[in-house]
Amino acid sequence: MPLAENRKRARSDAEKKARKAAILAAARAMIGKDGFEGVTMNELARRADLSKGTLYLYVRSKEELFLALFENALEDLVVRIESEADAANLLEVMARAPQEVPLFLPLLARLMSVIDINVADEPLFAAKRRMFALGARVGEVIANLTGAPHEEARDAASVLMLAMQGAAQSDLSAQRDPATIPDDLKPAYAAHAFARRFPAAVRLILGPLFQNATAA
Amino acid sequence: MPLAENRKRARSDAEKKARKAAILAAARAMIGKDGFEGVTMNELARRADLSKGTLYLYVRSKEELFLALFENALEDLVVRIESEADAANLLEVMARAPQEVPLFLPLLARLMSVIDINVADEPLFAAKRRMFALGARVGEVIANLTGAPHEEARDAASVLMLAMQGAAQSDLSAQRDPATIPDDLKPAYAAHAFARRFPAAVRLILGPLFQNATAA
DNA sequence: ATGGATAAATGACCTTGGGTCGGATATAAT
DNA sequence: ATTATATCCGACCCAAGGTCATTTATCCAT
Repeated sequence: MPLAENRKRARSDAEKKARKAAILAAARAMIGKDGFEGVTMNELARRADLSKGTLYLYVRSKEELFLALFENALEDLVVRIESEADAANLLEVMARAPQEVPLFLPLLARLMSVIDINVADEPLFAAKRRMFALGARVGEVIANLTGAPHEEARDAASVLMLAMQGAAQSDLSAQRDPATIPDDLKPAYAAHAFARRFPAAVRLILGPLFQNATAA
Repeated sequence: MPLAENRKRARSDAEKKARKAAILAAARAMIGKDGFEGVTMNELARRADLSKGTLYLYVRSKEELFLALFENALEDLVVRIESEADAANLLEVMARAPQEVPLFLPLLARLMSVIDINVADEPLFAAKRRMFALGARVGEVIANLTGAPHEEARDAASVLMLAMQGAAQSDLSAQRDPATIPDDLKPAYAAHAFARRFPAAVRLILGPLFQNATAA
């Protein structure tokens, strides 16, 4: 429901924002229903009730669309971590939250290898600035809750991000329909799931920060 | 130089293997010259001196081609680690070797999100088996050189692989021409280089294994 | 040497899908 | 009402991955 009853065009900024939001919502719905590979700009325009030409008035490219979805998801994740984590449950929250924000992991896994080449410079740089800021906020949380020195906490946060990116990619293959996997590979595929691999990374990377805090 | 002087067709298995090797070599050359995005199957056929139809007799899809390149690179990496690493330089070798095997990092960064959807089942499963085996060999090296308990070493190796995948992705954006990066983002881009991020991960993840070995 | 039989090689062709553009028209301004 | 503006539309363009009927190099039996 992007526009009011009798209106056929978005002229005010508010209406335009609503259109863009409707497009993002339609994209999310398509991804949920047909998976990422099922998302085409033709079909997305149809689902969002606009023509392809109009779609491209609101989104400069397919990757820019996905980037917008990812930014939203990342923001959700950071807010969630900030609000849920405390000194007692930090490891558990860090391991769980990424899976619980819809689309965060599949977007993280797919996006980084394409945005730099398919997104125009200015929107890309703007997005990077926002994303770096969000990353820094996670670093803050880790530093505050572990009590570790800031530099050490920042290093650990950086390494944790690497592991998260890797785990997100790893998770992609684990999503395959088990019925199509040969028996001997089933355990290996299952072991690639984010939920199976990432918690160990969190423990290994963040665990030592707690001890070092008391030592220092 | 895939075939002998007066021969125009590959009939023996040896000749076919030579053709395939020539195709892979041409692909590597193209990647080196024009980057990954510059590789098209049309151009690759031209460079390898065959028609497109013939190219597809030797390679089932573009992704299968890249997968073959990646397997070669991964094998190189593992052999390199096995032969160079000792108890004294393990961390340094693990941090350095991935960058020194040509194409390993950019392939690792790009491949995982597409092979599961664009490679036929049988070649994919065969490749996964070989890749899992190679991964296990790295785990062995880590276990042997650190003296850590096997389970602990395997967990650490697994987490290190995640970080490596993440760092490979991270490195992609760092490859951007610095001249096109706004000043305020230059430090952030530079900090995403593999060489800047991965060594810390190696230290954090593998370092503790040495201490635990004496403790246990 | 000769004549099929086999299968490697070819390139025109197909399909898909991201992205564009000039004309049509809803909305706002006067 | 008239005009100006900018949204909207969808037919169109093009790149690129992948296919297939046909051609022909090579092999082998005679």
